[in-house]
Amino acid sequence: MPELPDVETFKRYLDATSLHKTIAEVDVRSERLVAGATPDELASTLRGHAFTSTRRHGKHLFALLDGGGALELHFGMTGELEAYQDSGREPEYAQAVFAFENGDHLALVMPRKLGELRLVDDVDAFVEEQALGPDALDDAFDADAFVRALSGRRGMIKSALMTQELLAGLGNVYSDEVLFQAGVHPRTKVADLDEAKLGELYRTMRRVLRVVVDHRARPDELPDGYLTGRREEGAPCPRCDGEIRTIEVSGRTGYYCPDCQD
DNA sequence: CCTATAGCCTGACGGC
DNA sequence: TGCCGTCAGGCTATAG
Repeated sequence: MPELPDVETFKRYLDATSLHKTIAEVDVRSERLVAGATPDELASTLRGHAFTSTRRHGKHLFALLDGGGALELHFGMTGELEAYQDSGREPEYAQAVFAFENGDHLALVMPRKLGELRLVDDVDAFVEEQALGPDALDDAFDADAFVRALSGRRGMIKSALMTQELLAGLGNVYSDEVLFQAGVHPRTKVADLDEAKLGELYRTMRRVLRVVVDHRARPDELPDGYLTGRREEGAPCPRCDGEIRTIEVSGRTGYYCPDCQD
């Protein structure tokens, strides 16, 4: 789930539920979730402080702290946020719980422990260290920058779109959606797409990401004609009479319509 | 430079 | 019902 539109939704959720509340305690249930520190160190650093604002870069969310620095959250394949008040209402699979002094809680819910929490001094430095490409929805990431990011690539377009070092934010699901909306086959070689086609792909990508964010990344609520809610072998194509098929690309199972995408 | 593979971790689902 | 294999929306390391 957690690709750019999902993480953007989490960001807005955190903004709406958990800013400017003093952190009383942080309970991390899995040591492996915390990068670069122990759960105790994480807790003692956060205790007594508050999240003041958030940033997002690709699939990474940053909760900025009063006094500087930030908590980086990465959601792996299954992570999400859930706020609640009564501690008896803690959701199942909560791997980290932030308890605020006012009695509110924010849980990082993650059935599979493939995410990450990390204290960072500086968000921009983190993005650089991780060698993340520009955020796919960043204002400064224009069509020229998109073409530049993909130029020289010898592999398949779906692989390139999912490579976070080139551009940050797309994963398996939304790379499929973008390619479906653009009518481009997932295994198309990047080198076979001319600049005009790449420009078209860029505009499609931006539109898809904005639309999905506007719908809070809920597959069932996306407009007619979207593939994301129909990720099932043999499902009817939302745009033609054909059927959705799966295809293996870079070790991931992609969904596409053989009739609409070539 | 790029792809394939395995591994991390654990729940859901289908088949027998 | 129970057991087992397979798969799952991320990412990394390794080998070719």
